[in-house]
Amino acid sequence: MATRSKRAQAEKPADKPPEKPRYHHGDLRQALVDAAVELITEEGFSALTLREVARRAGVTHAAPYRHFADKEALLEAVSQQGFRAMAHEMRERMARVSGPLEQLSAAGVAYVLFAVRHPPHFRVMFGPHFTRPPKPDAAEEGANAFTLLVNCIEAGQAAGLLRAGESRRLTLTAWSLVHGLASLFVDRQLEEAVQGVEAAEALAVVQTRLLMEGLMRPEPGGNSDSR
Amino acid sequence: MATRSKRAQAEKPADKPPEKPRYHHGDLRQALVDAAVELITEEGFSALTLREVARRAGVTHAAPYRHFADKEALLEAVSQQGFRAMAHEMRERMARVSGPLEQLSAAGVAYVLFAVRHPPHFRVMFGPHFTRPPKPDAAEEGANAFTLLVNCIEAGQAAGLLRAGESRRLTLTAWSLVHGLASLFVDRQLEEAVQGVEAAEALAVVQTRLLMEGLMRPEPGGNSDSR
DNA sequence: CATGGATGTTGACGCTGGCAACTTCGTGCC
DNA sequence: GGCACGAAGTTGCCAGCGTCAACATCCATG
Repeated sequence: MATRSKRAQAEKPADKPPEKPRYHHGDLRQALVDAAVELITEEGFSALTLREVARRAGVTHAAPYRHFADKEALLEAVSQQGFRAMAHEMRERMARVSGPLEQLSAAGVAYVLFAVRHPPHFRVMFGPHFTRPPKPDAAEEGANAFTLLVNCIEAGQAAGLLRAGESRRLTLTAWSLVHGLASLFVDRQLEEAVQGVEAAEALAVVQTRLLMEGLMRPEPGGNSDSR
Repeated sequence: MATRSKRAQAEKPADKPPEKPRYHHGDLRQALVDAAVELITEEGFSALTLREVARRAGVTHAAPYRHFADKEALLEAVSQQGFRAMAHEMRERMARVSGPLEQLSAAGVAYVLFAVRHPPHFRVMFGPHFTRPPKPDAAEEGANAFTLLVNCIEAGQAAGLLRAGESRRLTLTAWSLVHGLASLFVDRQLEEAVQGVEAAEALAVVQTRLLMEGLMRPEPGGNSDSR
């Protein structure tokens, strides 16, 4: 995972005081993003300080401004990487199963699991930390995960497995369910009931299955009005 | 000799009857909470400053410390009032209908509507702004809304309208759905599709109805495992 | 090997959260 | 009625933060 080395190989023998005063950092931009995520994980959002981030990256307090216009721009980078990683994990898990319903379920579970495993990313992605509107490329990343869900739903409808009707309505149901579950995990509302990633995964599986049954082709018993 | 003068007429139309004869300011504590909510609404979280809050309340920068130990304590008050108001609105809307399913739906719609109408409260209640664990009385307020949902679900099960089984599982489904929908609204993920409180309400109604159908007793056929 | 642009540093400014010492004022007690 | 006590609000201070401007250093390119 080492990026360009050049400076990374500094010490081989193990006796000297650790670090050479390297002037140019190999990949400071990414180091700052990582340090920010780490800092949020360890100390919470209120401790997220551009100066502390710089400190952890081993540079002085103004160095980040060579890579980010301001503190918010750093968070934008965190958010964008988060959206990309989430879409990646969803696609990865979807690729392990086949059939629209299985894939929809896999996407939902991956969505929840991403939040459980990367709470800082999830919070930055959806939290109240931005004052500027999202940049267009970031918005595109964000729409990516949503599109995955829409595609699953529409495939399910085309296969006659899911209720017909406006696909966006069903998609919103599915999205709300997984987003709500993810948010509740991240916001520590379920801590007493569920602990650990495995328990969270099991819960996500159960819930998405329940969702699937709810979204499936309605039973042949005349019931409610619609709309 | 006007007893309480000098300050009362200067600032705001404090037309309330003397609730509690506060010493200097009429009720600075509540004024600070209101100013904080107002400030978050207008300028966002990053602009939430104890000093600006004090400024808006017409006092100096250290006055808030007579009522709140620190900035986080002010947010705790916002959160607690939010939980209380949300539970109140849920009960109010539930009281207008009868029957477990109707009440469950009403509770869910009220949950979403509270978030749509009071985004700052919702964000403080569930957001990443606290470093300390919630105080016990605040946690109790939080558990209140949850209990409302549980009661509806269990009543619905008792009446044979909802699937049997662990009520907590169904409750989590319902909670996730409404919490997710509320979060998506508050986090501006649905802005392009839905605008205005009425549209949000209509969407919440449709979604909770869909939820209801999903949670209702399925056709009698062998299915799921248990935990 | 000179040079220019990118990268990192130093120093400064105004603002913030929080503390301590001081002042003002209402209330309970005599 | 008057007085002392303590709560509510003020003033002043400090370290730390975000941000900018000026300066220093390094690397690639010619």
